[in-house]
Amino acid sequence: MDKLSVLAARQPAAIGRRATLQGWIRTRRDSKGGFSFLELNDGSCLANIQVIADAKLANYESEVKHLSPGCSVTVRGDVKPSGGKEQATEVHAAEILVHGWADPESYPLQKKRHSLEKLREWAHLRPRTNTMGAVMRVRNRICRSIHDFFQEEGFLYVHTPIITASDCEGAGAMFRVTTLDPAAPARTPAGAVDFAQDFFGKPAYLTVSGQLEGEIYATALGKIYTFGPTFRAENSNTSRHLAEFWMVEPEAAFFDLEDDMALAERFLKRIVGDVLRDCPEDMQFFQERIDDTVLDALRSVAERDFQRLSYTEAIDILAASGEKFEFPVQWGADLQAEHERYLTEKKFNAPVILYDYPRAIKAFYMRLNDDRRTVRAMDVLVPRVGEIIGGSQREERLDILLERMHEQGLNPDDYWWYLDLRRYGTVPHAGFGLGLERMVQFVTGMANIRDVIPFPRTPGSAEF
RNA sequence: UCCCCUGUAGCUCAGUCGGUAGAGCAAGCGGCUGUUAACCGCUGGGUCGUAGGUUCGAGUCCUACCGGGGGAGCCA
Repeated sequence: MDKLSVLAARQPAAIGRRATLQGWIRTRRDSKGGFSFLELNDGSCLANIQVIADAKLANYESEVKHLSPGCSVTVRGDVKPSGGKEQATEVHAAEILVHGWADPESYPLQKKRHSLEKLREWAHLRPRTNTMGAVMRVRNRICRSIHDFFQEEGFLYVHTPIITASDCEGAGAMFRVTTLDPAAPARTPAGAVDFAQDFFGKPAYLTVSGQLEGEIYATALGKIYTFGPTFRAENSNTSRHLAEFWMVEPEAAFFDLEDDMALAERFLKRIVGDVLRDCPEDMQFFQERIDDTVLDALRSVAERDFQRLSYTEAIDILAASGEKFEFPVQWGADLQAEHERYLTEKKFNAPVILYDYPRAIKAFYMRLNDDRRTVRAMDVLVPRVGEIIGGSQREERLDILLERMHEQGLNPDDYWWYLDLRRYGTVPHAGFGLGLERMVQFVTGMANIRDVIPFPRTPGSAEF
């Protein structure tokens, strides 16, 4: 007998088939006529399949009547047209095998809405909810689009290291990786911790970005992308930050900033288009239950050109806006969240790409413009989430790169291999980083980043 | 890390001026000719986050700590 997913069994084409379905009970309703309706879910789609469990089943009184949310079952039966309005098909069970019970007195997920905050405390059970199921299916679709997009664009998937021995990536606080005994680490004669005796013979950390290593491969193989876990030890407590998250970082030789911005726009449009086409049921759920603006926001991303503005133009618009901002609008200062929000949510109500930022507020590797005041950086900002992509054209000129490193107090010796890329066959190149979870947030409308990753890691929280 | 809010039944919450704990949902039992957040009735369910303090008396007031949330900064 064929195994059918709930997704397949719900299609009218499945009518007439005798099949096996396996999954978890969501609810049981007992009918007046002496039989029961079971809602079975197996994660293949948001919806459940309705199972008709007749009283004639051998275990009807002993087991079926006691099924409750969370119980796992195998159902063998016939797919038939449903008499009810809510679904096209239903399964008339010939046999129901109970694999595991879920004591309703103690099982937390009863047939009732739970807050997302409470569900975080049950991260081992929350994938069984409609919301987390939908989030994970959309997250999966996004990940697939990421690979599809870059592969079709001719980018090579490169695995940059998770452990890095250079503390010079410059993108924020890092988690140390060590095998030294924290209670009694090896010491130098002077009393300092002796990392020469540590596993790697020097201090090591979890990566905060694969960019610098990505540049190594881009300047040999042309177009590459990385996609993997990334770690930031910042004490950030917001709905948009995680200590462990997934980042996509394309890097392309012979790309300038224009190419980079165009790539970012095509990339986001592709993801959004794929989700709208392939996840209509889940997206309808988000629209109805999570955020009733999310479908409009996605369609506008898919259909409309992104607004491109230089940093200087953005400052002018903000200064002329008449808005009362908590932080002053001033050329040379970084834009505050409230400024970005004004641009994306009020002024344009669409994604905005800002570029050519002041050199003093951006990283050393971003290419200096001829005005010598700005660098070829770009951020893609979207409504509600804010910065979703940060990127730049990289500085390929050795002398200027050295100048920028000195200006920011960095020791060129620590970057000898990065500088070699400019010493030997240097090329213009550019790239960006996309935070996967922020993209999932934007696409689903979920307000908190902790609800779009299976097991969120945040300061003080690494349960599960 | 800073500011603000919050912690009462399995879940969501109410609890007045400080006076001895309440509802809805869920659960258990019973009823109901195909139900769809099923419906109706009954029943059980509490160390009020933790530790101190004020008071004759604290869920309620004060202090500290812990957890959760929102905002800010950092960034993806």
